[in-house]
Amino acid sequence: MEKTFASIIVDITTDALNKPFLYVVPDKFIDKIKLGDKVVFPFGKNNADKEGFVLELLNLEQLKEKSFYQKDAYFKKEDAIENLKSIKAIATNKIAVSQILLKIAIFLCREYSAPLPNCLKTVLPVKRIVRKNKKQVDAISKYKINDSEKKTRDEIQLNEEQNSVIDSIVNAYKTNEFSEHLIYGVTGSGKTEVYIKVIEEVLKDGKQVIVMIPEIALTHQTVIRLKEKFEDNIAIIHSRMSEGDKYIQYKKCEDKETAILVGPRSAMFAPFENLGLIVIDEVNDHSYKSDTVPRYNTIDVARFRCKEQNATLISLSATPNIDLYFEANKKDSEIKLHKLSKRANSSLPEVTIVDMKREEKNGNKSLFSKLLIDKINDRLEKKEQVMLYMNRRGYNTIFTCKECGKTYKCPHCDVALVSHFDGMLKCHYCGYEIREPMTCPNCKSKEIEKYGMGTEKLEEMCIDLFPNARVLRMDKDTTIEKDGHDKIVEKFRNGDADILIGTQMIVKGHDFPNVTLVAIMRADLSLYSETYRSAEDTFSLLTQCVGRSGRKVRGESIIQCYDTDSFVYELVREQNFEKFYDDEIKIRKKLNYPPFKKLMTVRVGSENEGMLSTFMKDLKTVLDNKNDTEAIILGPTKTNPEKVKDIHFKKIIVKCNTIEEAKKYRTICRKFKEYADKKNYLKMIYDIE
DNA sequence: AGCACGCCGACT
DNA sequence: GTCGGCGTGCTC
Repeated sequence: MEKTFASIIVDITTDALNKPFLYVVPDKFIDKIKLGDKVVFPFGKNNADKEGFVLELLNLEQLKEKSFYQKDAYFKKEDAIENLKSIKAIATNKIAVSQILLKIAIFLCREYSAPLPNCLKTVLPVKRIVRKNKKQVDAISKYKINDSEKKTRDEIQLNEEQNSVIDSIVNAYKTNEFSEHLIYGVTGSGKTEVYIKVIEEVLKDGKQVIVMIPEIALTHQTVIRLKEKFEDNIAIIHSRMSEGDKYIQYKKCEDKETAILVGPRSAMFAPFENLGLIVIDEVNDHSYKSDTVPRYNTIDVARFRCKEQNATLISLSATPNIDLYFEANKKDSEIKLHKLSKRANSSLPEVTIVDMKREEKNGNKSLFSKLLIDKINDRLEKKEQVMLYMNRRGYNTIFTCKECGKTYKCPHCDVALVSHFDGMLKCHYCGYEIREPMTCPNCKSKEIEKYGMGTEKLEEMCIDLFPNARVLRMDKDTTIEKDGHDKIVEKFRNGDADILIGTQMIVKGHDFPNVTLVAIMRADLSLYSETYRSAEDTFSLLTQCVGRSGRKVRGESIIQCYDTDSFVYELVREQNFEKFYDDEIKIRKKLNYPPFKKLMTVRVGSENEGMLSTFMKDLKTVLDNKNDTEAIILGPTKTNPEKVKDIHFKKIIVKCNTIEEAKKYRTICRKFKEYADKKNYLKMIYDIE
């Protein structure tokens, strides 16, 4: 038998090992071994067993042609090939990386400058093979279909607009070549119906479909809708499932028992050999950006995968990402833009902007405006439901001593502690907890002023103001227990509560038909951190909030804010994304932000502030010295917050003209990271936007 | 990541 | 003299 060699990537994340090693495949494995298999082999001077992935399988001739081996100094030794070690075993209890996933892993590695072992691991949503035990139930079975809702939905006729979008996409799909579509449509314009129709076409061809949904909502909604239509032909994977449950779902895909996989980010890596379509719902959602290495963007990976498999890509949103919309609007853009401007089942909700400054002047210092109180009472009378959105958790959010003026902060993080109903002060960054003190920890004064409010206080006020209403609260604190999220959603959907209070969680993707009033309690509390994206994110979140109201009958929304001048609120009121985009893109251009410039950000953390400063200055000098570009280097500056879990952070931002330029700067950072990793007091994160 | 090799200080 | 600190380099 001809001798076979395997290049293997060792499953250890370190730059020094981030290259293939060559091993001999013993004869007994030659028929069994596949690309992407996990294997065990002796490694290092003492031949300790290590695991790794098979990247290539080669015979001697192919081996000699490979320039990689010619370049590697190791093979300059005459007898190197004779002295190769052999693979010991194929790890049969581990999932192998399929051909297409291997390609994606390599793409991730190149595109995001990440170590290959990390990329190979992210491409495997399920790590190990689990034997199915009898007790295990299919995760999909817990999604119960409500027949009356299904019936009303079946009766809905698609409008002309929807039909023409469907036709256009289906025609593109039928060419069997890659095509990309962005569907932009106001909330409630029936985007889901559109992609369901396209899925039907793809299934007729015997091809497979991935439906991506945002992480947080685990979109009950989406699964139900798809299940109504496609019954048992769908699988679902999400991060809170056990490894065994995930494996059942994964296996269903692999064995072609189901043709649709629904899930967040990781669903991108479904084991579909004959993929026809990827759908990315709510494409502007933050959870589509990975926050661990490799820091990939789901849409970029989806685009790559669809091109590889000649599939169609559809992304949808009521408020598309500015950069994606910009791309789609370019002349001869590869991305086809489709618009849905009519709300399918009802008209747009009426939005009122309430000036809280005036409210205060008129003597109302409460969180509830007069108008809001009236409207809530009205809904309670009519037995309709209300949602109140507040972007902070907890009770009081700020403690300040009147004597010494100090604010009570977390000792480990640069943030204020938040009081909770249970009498504890909590840090929302590191989880630090302490009993609420009676006196100022700094000067022992008893004059402590508490202000700022979160969802818990809102809940309390709500119970006071509307004693007959049944109030539910949904935030991180009430959803810690398993399925806590689903339980609250279910309770509210069933009409077991009149008012739902909550953070972002209540906004994302839920469809509560009986909600006719949505209020944003304090719209101008900064919703996200101070980045160039905050206007985009605010617009998107408020639009989603407002869109929650009146899914069946005409609904109403109230935006309470202090700064009524901000142009964002008016545009949210009109649901005028296009106008928002026109304004925002001008600002981006003027201030040199994406999509006009690419940002490469480096964040470095260290327990030692002095070391951090020195390191950042050195890094800055090195970046500055690369003076063959026109890139603008900003920093180092403090991050916000400046300290988390006792680690201080600083950042440098490089504004580049092109992605290629940004990548060059990233390479410099990666080299610096090697040094930072050795000194283990430094933590370094770099990323391109 | 581990582990060996190797070159300097403190010690029975 | 030698035991052991960890800085440096290698692993097919």
